[in-house]
Amino acid sequence: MHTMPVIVLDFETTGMSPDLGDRPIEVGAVRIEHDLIVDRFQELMNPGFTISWFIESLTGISNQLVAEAPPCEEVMSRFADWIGDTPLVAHNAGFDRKFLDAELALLGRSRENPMTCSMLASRRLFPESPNHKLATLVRHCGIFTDGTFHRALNDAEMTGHLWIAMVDLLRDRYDLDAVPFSLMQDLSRIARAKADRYLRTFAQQQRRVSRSLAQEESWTQ
DNA sequence: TGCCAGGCCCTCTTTAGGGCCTT
Repeated sequence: MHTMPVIVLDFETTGMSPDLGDRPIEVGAVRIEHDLIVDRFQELMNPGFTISWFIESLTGISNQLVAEAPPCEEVMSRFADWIGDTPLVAHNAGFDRKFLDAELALLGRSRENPMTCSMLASRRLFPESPNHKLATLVRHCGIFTDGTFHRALNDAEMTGHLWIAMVDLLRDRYDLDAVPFSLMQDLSRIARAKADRYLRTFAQQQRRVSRSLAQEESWTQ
């Protein structure tokens, strides 16, 4: 079985939008290969201004901590090198994508990586979950947690396990050989009501392709 | 001074509104 590597990332930030001047204060990420977390990235960074009391208490990241950290540019440059062109995942990816792209733009770089959203996928795959907040899904899926939320590496790690659980579920439910990243992207985009039919059609096509490959192989032997 | 996100997605929809998610 061959599964494309993905990087699951999470930012803690000074607020909701880089358009309002907000910047990241921590990035955490895990690299997943073959359903396993094989590498991790975590760094605090200094946004260059005072962070609010609300963010300090939400994340536990204090002004003193970020004052001792390297500036955003330095950390984001290392992070951009680390992710390379690996496909990216985040929970409510629109949020993290805005910050990633804004910081890359400040470095004169741009994102080539495809990126998709674990929250949108989870709405299709776990419609029975009470809601689709990360903490609720972690409980819903029985994912191990030490109870720490709103720290970048913890959240990335839990989102990583959620991603693995969703890929597993798709493989089991639809009897798939492999779950390509593009399938997860499609799943996040199509209407929830059409998801099941789409996945069944995909699985049929995948079986047809693997049958004809097996047939070709038997002819060439 | 006061205000400021934004994309998804459902529905009592599409000439719109409001809840969900992320910090």
